[in-house]
Amino acid sequence: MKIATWNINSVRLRINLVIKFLKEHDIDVLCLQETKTQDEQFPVQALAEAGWPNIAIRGEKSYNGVAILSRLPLTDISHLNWTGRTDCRHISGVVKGLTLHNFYIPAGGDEPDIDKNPKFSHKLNFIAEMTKHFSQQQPSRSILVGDLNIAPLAEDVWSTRQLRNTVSHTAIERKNLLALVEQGGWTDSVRAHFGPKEVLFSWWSYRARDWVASNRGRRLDHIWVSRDLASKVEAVTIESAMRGAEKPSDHVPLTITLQS
DNA sequence: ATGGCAAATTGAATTTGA
Repeated sequence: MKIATWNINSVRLRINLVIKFLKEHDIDVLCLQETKTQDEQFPVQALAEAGWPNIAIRGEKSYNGVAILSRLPLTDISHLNWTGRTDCRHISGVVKGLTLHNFYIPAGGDEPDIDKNPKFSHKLNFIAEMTKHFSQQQPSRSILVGDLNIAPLAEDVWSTRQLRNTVSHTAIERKNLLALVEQGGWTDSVRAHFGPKEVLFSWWSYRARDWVASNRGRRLDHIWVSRDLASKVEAVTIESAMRGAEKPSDHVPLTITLQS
């Protein structure tokens, strides 16, 4: 089974790119973030006609929004409201006995100071709740994917020194995300696959004149598996070429192939 | 510490992203 995650930055704008990706990469399940679309406007018909009729969506106008698209039966669709908000940052479901958690963790604003910046405290509170949740319910037969908006390791950014005070790579975020992996019972399957030394990015800013030449990326998107699944991972890919598509998202898809 | 952009919404300017 091949599962992918992608922050699409508007699913309505990029539905044709999504369908092309699903077909060309033979994807069974795609988890999307930042769909930015109310449920009644989600392009379910185009996806069903393309061969992905099993869809779980949780969207709102303009911001956030997550979805799971599957060509296999998708059951047990559910969600949790993290930090007491209903802002469409999580959806879960079950495919072939595997529980999928799809997250869009808050970006956290500009200033990495919880006293001055409520968006940053929201982000840290969100991670703290996730850590508590998965510590109390250790996952099994589970996969957690999404735009987690943190690049935890030095090898996950173009310059760990220049980004040390930039939200997504501050010491507290890095430490807390690694604690969530550890205490939550997860394995970072992308890092495990490529090894500790390889520099890996999943996001490149729209602001660069030439994203390839400047290559100032960060690994903000993740695929984690519960530890019982770690030995079942057959392949992992980062589809960097998608950043070069016409009208691209600023994030690229990641995929994992699990023995089934 | 920032930013050369992009998207959605509302209707040229604002908010948000990271």
